[in-house]
Amino acid sequence: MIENILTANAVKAVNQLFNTQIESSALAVQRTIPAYRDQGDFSLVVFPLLKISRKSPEETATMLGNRILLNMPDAESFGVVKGYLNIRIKPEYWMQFLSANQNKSSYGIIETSSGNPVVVEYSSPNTNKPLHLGHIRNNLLGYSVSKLLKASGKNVVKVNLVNDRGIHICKSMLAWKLFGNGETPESSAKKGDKLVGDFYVLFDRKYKEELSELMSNGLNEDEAAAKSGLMMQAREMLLKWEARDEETLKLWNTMNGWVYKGFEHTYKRLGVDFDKIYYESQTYLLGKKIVEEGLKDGVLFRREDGSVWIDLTEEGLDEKLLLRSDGTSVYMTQDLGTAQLRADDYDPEKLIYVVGNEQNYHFDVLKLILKKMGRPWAESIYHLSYGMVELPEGKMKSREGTVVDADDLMDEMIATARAMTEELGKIEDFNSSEAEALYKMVGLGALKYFILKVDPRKNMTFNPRESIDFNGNTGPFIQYTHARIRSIMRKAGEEARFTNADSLHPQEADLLIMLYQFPQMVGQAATELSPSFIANYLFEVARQYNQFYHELTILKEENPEIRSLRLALSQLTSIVVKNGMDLLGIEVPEKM
RNA sequence: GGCUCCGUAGUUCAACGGAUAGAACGGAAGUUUCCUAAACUUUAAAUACAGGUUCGAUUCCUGUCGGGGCUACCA
Repeated sequence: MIENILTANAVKAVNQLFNTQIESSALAVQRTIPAYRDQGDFSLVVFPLLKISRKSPEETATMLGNRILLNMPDAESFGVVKGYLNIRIKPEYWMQFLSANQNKSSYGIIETSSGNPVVVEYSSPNTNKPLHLGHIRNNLLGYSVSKLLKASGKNVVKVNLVNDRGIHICKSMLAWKLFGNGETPESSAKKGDKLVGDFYVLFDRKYKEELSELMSNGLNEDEAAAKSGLMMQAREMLLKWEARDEETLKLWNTMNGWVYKGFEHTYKRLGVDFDKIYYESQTYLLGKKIVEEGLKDGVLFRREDGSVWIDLTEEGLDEKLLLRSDGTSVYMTQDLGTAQLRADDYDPEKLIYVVGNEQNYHFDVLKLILKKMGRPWAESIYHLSYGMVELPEGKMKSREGTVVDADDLMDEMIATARAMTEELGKIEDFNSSEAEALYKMVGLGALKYFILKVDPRKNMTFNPRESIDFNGNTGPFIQYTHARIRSIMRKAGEEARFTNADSLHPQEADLLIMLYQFPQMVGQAATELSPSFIANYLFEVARQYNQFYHELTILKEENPEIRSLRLALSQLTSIVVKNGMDLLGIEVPEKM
């Protein structure tokens, strides 16, 4: 990599000139900002070196530049502005890179997949309601991060922990029993997860009715909640479930089965998948062993009422409950157990949890407990915490019915893509299945790109209309760029066969250097666990390409050398766009 | 209240402590209707506030203001 070579040479030059020993980390080579591109391709800030050189910034930079030119064959020239040393790399270097990679379809992707795995947990749905917009961000992030890690050479295991037990699913089951008429997904023509979700909502409604009736008889809210027959029945059902009551288990299996079928459909459409699915019903008891162990070691303590706690006040956190006084486990207990299970199953290099930022505290505590319990792998736990997704109309509230259902949203995006395309009459030569595939590609591409281009940690606003624009920083714009390049290549009727050219136009050099940096971008995005790097990078590439190139400038170019350079640049751009979008889980069309 | 994250053009997003804070959409003005869903040119427009550290701060620290989240014997 040229940046590394440059850094190494700069370090060497500093050490020779000023007779010291600095580390390469003391120097940072960065891409020269556009305003000074006429001076060079990469820049070095020399301000930090002034203490060593005891000379003016300009003088220091000039001395360094001269020395680097002497030592580094690929360096062509340099310019100095204030404390900045701008170094020009020989165009031959870039052209050689282009001719070597112009047809490499796997450019930027490593996929060695060796070593201890990185386990990425994402999605983790409850089985009492369908997936919504927030889950979409979770799934897209988890999937894309997994792809990024894989593309940077990691061995990745994607896991999903389904929360399939607990009081919430009992509520759906109870409502189905009490208020339903034996509906099934088939009889009601509803997706299974929707049907179960509807009964969950129905339970909540009936429960509220019951509460207000009790309260109108003079009880306060807490008393009413304690007297609620519905809630009592739901708890009973949970106890029956834990006692393996046959009838309860049967209904539970049936209704969860409906939900899984519904989820499968949503996942498939969204384009995400998993290597392993854990079910909480099979893991929820695991944490208790760890708690016993902790009690023995004295890390945990037991209160008079029998409940078990950990004291984290020294670490600046609270006391945290790990077992209820009746001996049943809580969320944290279960997570301790599943974390141990992951560690045992995979001996992972890193354990990544893709979970919303409302659980930051939970994961701080989880990590801390495991550390205190002497689990060396606790350090490898990483909570990839993402912000909420809001809509232009405001926040989603399940109580107010403003939750955006994942399936509905995908439908809407695809329908919009269809409407826009049909209105413009762009694809008359497509048969109907090709057209359908394109609508889906564009509609979902818009959705995915819009969500992934934002730094995961930040809250964001999803605007469906803006996302599907064919201009601007959008998925369709990048897809469109890819389709255009492919079209140009088809019309050219030849493979890219660039060997050499006399010169490189500055804008072509900019694009070429950008393409050169793609593998580094993948590495950085994988390290930072942030697909947004790739998304914003791809937009820059597409924008740069579109600004300079169009069909005329390529196909009507008469100088064969320049034509072949432009074809090769187009080809490599399309490869970068395709591979980059693939890392985001977005398909790109050959034509559109 | 305590803990925590966040605050950048009208809007949606960028910016390893580095040069004149970038784009996109929208706005204004203009040229054009030939590149796949119009393009191109010009233009106005932002770091919430006050300190501090630094050669240099949107970035790090402190405080103020504003917003989100957590603060359950729910998951």
